[in-house]
Formats: sequence, structure tokens, C-alpha cells
Amino acid sequence: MGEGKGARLSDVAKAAGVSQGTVSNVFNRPQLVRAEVREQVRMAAERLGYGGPDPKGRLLRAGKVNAIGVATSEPLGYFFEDPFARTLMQGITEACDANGTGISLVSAISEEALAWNMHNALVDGFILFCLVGADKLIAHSRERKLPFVALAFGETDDSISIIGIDNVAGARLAARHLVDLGHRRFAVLALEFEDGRAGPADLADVEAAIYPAPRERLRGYFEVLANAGVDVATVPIYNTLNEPETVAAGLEHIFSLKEKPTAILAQSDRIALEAMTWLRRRGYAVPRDVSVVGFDGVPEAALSEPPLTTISQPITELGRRAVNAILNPQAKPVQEYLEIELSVRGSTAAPRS
Amino acid sequence: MGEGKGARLSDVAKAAGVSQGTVSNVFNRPQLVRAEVREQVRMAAERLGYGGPDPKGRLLRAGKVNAIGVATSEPLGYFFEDPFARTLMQGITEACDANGTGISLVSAISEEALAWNMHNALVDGFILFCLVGADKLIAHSRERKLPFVALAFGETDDSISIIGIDNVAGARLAARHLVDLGHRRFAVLALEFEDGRAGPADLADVEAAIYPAPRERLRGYFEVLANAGVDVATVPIYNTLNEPETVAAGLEHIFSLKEKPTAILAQSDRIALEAMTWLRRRGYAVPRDVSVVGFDGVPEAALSEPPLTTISQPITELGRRAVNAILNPQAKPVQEYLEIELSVRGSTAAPRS
DNA sequence: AATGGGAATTGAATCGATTCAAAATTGGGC
DNA sequence: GCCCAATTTTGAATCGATTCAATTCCCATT
Repeated sequence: MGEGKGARLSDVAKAAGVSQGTVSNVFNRPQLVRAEVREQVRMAAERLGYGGPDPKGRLLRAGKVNAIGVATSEPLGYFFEDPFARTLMQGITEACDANGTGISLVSAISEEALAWNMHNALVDGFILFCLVGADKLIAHSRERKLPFVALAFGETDDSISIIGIDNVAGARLAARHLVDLGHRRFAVLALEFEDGRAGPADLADVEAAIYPAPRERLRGYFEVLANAGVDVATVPIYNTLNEPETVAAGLEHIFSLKEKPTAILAQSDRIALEAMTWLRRRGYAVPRDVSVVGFDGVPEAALSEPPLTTISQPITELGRRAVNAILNPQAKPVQEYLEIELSVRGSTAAPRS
Repeated sequence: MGEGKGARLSDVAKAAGVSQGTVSNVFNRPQLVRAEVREQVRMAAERLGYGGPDPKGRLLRAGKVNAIGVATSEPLGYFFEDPFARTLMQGITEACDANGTGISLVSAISEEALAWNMHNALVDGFILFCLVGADKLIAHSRERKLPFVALAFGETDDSISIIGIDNVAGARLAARHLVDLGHRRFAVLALEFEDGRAGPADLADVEAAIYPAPRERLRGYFEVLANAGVDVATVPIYNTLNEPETVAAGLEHIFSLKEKPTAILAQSDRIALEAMTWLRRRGYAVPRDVSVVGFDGVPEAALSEPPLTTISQPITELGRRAVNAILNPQAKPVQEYLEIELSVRGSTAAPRS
């Protein structure tokens, strides 16, 4: 038996004594083929150890991959670790399951890796996690000339499709809640302003921030604080990398200052949750000594002790819509901003007088 | 400008007045092309809006997809929700990042969906999550004639590559720990024995279990219990679906029996964690009233209150090895069984006398 | 026996690139 | 100027399927 490597469709055709087209039909639209011939072809396939048409071949001719790429400029592990990313993926996977679409994870440990991965990903479109590194992600997607949609992109830009929330409005809600409770001394634990930079920041840094989500959220906070008569120039801001170590470092920094805050504005639930852990360990009671408000509304936030007050995004809905945007691409880019809301839970209270 | 849909490599070649081969080289091995020509080609590409070779075309000729498929017979969301799956994915993603390989998630909401997805996935090999539905996953992988490796497969089978642990040994460790503490009244919260079935089970069901992991673990438990003089026929077993509702139903069932257990053997950490929540809500103190021991050793198990005593698998290492097995396929299938260990934490103690 | 029409099958073009042996060009040394 | 070797470029084959217009087959009618 001439076993080269694996049998091809054309080998089966030859063996069964029919044309390639017929074999293709046997596997893809069997009802078009007479039962007798069908059986013949099936047996020939069996005999040759042919397991059905190779998707590589089909792809080229038929065009659709039936998979959508989810891209981030973080390492792949991000999708399984970060609570916000995971919740977003829940929405995305739900919609993909419903549409019979697969998911390809595209990520980057380096800049070239990202470029290469995005240029070579076998997908029908991209969903971009734009919290960090949005510009690169968008540039590569453009080059691929595939439909794409930006998630968690902080900026407005009507040349691309965006599905997200109004960061400024969300941040206002958070700050207003604390102001209404009577707080006047604040600290901000922010997301990255630019690639990999952690540490204290000031107002000038905010305006120069490359990543828009942290910048916009800060604007919302400070708008409300300023209106409430707080001197925002004295509010400490610390850039974290959205993980335990830099959050701890930030709190270390903030609580070593003369004026200790009574309320912490955290730019993500992950930061907020981590902050609560740190505070408890240091003997600060939440919310008695310090109030904490998060941002995102991940499921974990409702289960912490105390449960976290936060700005809830309709995270899974964002994911669902992103998938739809890719699967039914519109002629013009679309921007959808979904409703956020303040979820008041146990981590905030009036400051001790 | 003849703008059909998108320019092809051959269009660029024509426009630049060079051969296809040269254009291909410009994009893939630029050092082979004279700088002058390179520039010409680049400009022609620019002019035509050509963003580089389409991976669909490359794929067919070059053969490698540069992505590995991770398959389960659960819905896609499973990868982002289940703590064991997530931890496993951490190991997998780590190894993939290191090798510049992408990940395609392949899943199933129905049996045909799984078949279709696996037959059409554009991947170089499969990593199979075999906790449930292993037979189907393996059958489809065989048909694709791609390298594949079974993870968390409970059985031994030297016709396929397996990376896993010794379930019986792990279960023995768990049971022995409880016996040594003095427990004599047990209950088992088991994983699914077969597709979608939850509810009480008896010894006959165990032997008939389709899914091997729960069966093997039960064997390990009962071997030790029997040796300690426990009448295993009276130990209640309840099949859960590894999620909150069926775990609660199981405990409801178990604690409505005459003889209440002083120790619970949970076949996964997720079950164990959920069980602890239920017990606390019902006023049973862990470990004072009831001891709980899990299985898996997911990171969350170390953070619960109290921290969970469990059988720790080297989960991320399993993932890493699986990736290596796919990327460097051996002629013969390999079986690797990694070391597990008992992690004694706060959820177990001697029973109240 | 001739006819018509629906069902089944064929054959060749096509998808978009890579590859590599062979041909063409370049440049250095004498 | 000429020759040879090294460097560039070309051209055609190839990867493995799908597609669809054209053809053949089959059978029921007249």
C-alpha cells in the first residue's frame, strides 16, 4: 500500500473510482450522493486510513476559519488569571458556543511575538482586550484587514468598532458615593499608565498617560472630588500593575504619608480585593478605618469579606456583543457604550468622625 | 485601481514587476532580497493595500498551524470557570508562550458540535481534558491523525499518550489521613460517573462508572476505609456535577441520613470548597464538626477559610508536559504519572469524641 | 422507441501562498 | 576584457480541498 504520509481526498477518489467532487460531497453533503456510491467511497476512505477532508485544504477554498481570535498584549495566562478577563471570556465563550465558533487565544510575551501572532492567527476576526497596549493591537488588526472590535478601550474613536463603557461616568459614580458618605481624604490605586510602569504618579503623569482607561477613570474621580472641595493635587496616586505586589507597594507608600486616607479608589476590582487583604493584614478595618471602592464588578467582588462596593460593568454582555460584532460585521464601525452602575456593598461606610 | 477584495501576493508581484517568489522572500526572508528590490516590493504592497501574506495560503503549503488545540466535552466557559481547568491552563499557556505557540479552544455543547469542532480545528495537535467524555475526545483525535495527549484521564492505556497522576494512590492518601485522625463515619462527594448524571450512588454504580477518574478515586478511598474496618457498603456516595447546586443537593441528602458523617471525601477541590460553604451556612463547623478533604490542589484551596486539606497534583507541571508532548511528538505513545502529595491544612481534624 | 426532466457525477478551475532547481545577474581578480 | 563564483531572481510545481457549469444517467411518460 502506497502510504506516503496520509491519504488525500484525491487518493480516495482514485481508489473508489470516482471524481474528487463526489468524494467531497460524500463528506460534506452526503444526501447528494447515491447511497451505493457513498458506501463505496466510505470504504475506500476506510481502507486508506483517510479520516475526512483536511481543514487546511478546505480553508483556502472556502475562506472561513470558524474561529475568532481574542487578543491581548499580555501573556496568555492573563485570560485565565485576571478576574475581569475571565468574566469577559465567559460572555465571549457563551456567544461562541451559541454560534458554533471556536476561539483562538492570541497573546504576546514580546512586541515581535504579538506582531507575528496577530499576522499569522487563523481567525475570522479579532476581539481586542485593550486595557493595555491598545494601539499595537489596533494597528495589527488593521493590517490583517479582518473585522475587529476593541473591548475595554478607554477612548472614543469612531474609526474603529468599540464596545465598552463610559469610564468617566463610572469613576464619577464611585467618587460621588464616597463623597456622599462624608469622606474627604482619598488615595487612588490606579492601573498602568504605560507599559510596565509602576509607582507614584502625579497629575501631570495622568494627562500624559498612554493607556486611556486609567486616565479617564482618574478624570472622573477628580472631577467629583474637586467639586466637593478636595484639593486633588494632594491626593496620592499610585500606578499598580494590577497584581498583588505593586498593590502592596502602593499601599505601603500611601500609608506611610503624613495624611492617611479614609477612602481608597481602586481602578479595578482585582486591585481593590488585593487592597482589602493588605489592609486587613495591617490591622486596618474595612470599612471602619478605610473604605474601598473597586471598578468592574467581577463575580468575586460580591463574595469577598466584606463584599466589595464597586462600579459594575455588564461584563458578560460586553463579551457577547463583541462576538456578535465580529460575526455580523457592519459596513461602518459601531460604538456601543453599555450602562454601568454603582453596586453598594460592605466595603464602604462613613469615615470615623 | 482594480480593487477586487484584497490584493494577493501575485498582484503585488505583478505590480512590482518581480516574481511571486521574490515577494514571498521579501516578507519571509528579506535578507535574501536586494535592498533596492525589497523597497520596490514594499512600496507596491503599500500601494495595493497588501498587509503581508495571508496565513491561509501559507498554511496549506507550509503545513504547520502553530497552534495547539485544547479540547473538552464541556462548553467553552469551562476553561475560564473551573479552578482545576484554569490552573491547568496556566501551565499550558506558560509552555505555549515559551514556544511561541497559540492556543485554540475546542469544546462542545453537543455531540455533533464536538465532532465537527475537532474535525475542523486548525491545530497541530490536541490536549484533551479527559475528566469527562474521554472516549469521544480520544476517538476524534485518532481520526484527525494528529498528535494528542490525554490529561486527567483516569485509566491506563498504553495505546495513547497520557499525562496524569495515580488517582488510586491519591485517594488512598486522603482516606488514610482521615482514618489516622480517628474518623470512622464518612461520606463521599463524587464527580460524575457518566454524562450528566447526578444523585446518590452505590457500590455497583461505582464499578459501572464510565468516567474513570471518579471510579479510581473511589477505589482508593474504599480500599483504605475497608482496611480500617469501615463497612464501605454503608458509606453514602453522591454524584455531583462539580458545581454548587448538585454539591448542595448531595450534602442535603447526606446530612438527612440517620448516621451523619464526621468526614467528607470530596473528589475535587471545587466540590470541597463548595461543601465547606454549605456546611458553614448550615452551622456545621469545619473541621470541628466535619472534616473535609479535597482533591487537586488548586490555588484557591490554600486561600479558603479554613484552608483546605487536599491531595495536591502538580497541576501546572501537567500542563507544561502536555504541551511538550504535542510539540515534540514521540514515535511511541508515552505515559507519565507525576507525583501527588497530601497537603494538610485547616479543614481536617480529629472528630469530636 | 423516443422524449423529457430530475438526480447524480464529472472535470477543471480556483483559493493564496511556499519552495527549490535553474537561470540570470553581479562583482572580483588577473 | 574575460572567467568563475557568489548572490539574486525566476518560473513552475505543489499543498488539499471546494465549487459549479456541463455532462451523463436513470426512469417514468407518451
